Amino acid sequence: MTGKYRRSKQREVILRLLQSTESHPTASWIYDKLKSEFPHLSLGTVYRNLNILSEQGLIKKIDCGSTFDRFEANNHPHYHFICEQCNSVFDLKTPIMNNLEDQLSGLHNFTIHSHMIEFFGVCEACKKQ
Amino acid sequence: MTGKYRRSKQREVILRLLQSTESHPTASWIYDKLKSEFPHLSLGTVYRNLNILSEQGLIKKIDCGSTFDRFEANNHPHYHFICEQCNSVFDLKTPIMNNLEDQLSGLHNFTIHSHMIEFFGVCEACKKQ
DNA sequence: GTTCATGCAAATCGTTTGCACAATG
DNA sequence: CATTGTGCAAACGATTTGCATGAAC
Repeated sequence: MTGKYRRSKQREVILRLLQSTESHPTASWIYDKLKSEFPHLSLGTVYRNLNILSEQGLIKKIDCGSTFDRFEANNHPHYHFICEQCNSVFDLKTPIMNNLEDQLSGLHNFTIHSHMIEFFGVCEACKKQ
Repeated sequence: MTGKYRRSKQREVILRLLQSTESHPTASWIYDKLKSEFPHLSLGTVYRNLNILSEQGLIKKIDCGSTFDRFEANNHPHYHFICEQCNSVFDLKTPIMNNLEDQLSGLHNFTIHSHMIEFFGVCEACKKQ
């Protein structure tokens, strides 16, 4: 695909799975989902491929305060909302605020490459309980 | 201090150490720093106390994309800048934007409690190399 | 004197890695 | 056929935990 790597059935399926979901899966969720299709799949392979896909820029690792990583294939820049009760992660539609970075550049002597915003609270489903 | 917990020399010293630094220490950095004063200190004790202090709201656990947690005793709400080269964490002076949360409430059906912003780039010291 | 905190070591959990074999180009 | 990806199991690093002893109240 991007050269350097050979194609592998497993990597393709992992990517397709990530592209087909709005949830922000963990490695072991992916592993469980693919167990039926690849009975001999190993978690190591899932992690290896998630890292390769990340490196290729096809997916992103999102680090949401938990002990484990989550992954997404949504390439549009966006912010996240994390439900404090069910720990679900949602993509937000709020526009990206690039002006934040310019604003900061004036205040400090940093070179800023990117920024990340995460909102925390209770999601709609959890509120209804 | 807040009741429920007894006072312990170790916990007090860990808190004072965190309050006296602008760096955002890891558990093992704290452990190393206190080794001379408490030759028998154990990492388990450091972790236990960091969790208690966190629960008491005296310090905050900050999860900066690394594999390990960092801690800070800075109680003023603030955002972070993380240097991609040396991994240092800096507290920012930019004002907190509470309007972001109101703005979002209009767009989604979430109840928002808080938000976090992290900026990534290169710090002043690393630029000079 | 009862209860909580400590030190120590073992356990846990998510992730990575070494190796022999299978799949890719 | 040369090389990369796989499955498996062992290794890893950060954090947590069980237990017997020591400190706090």
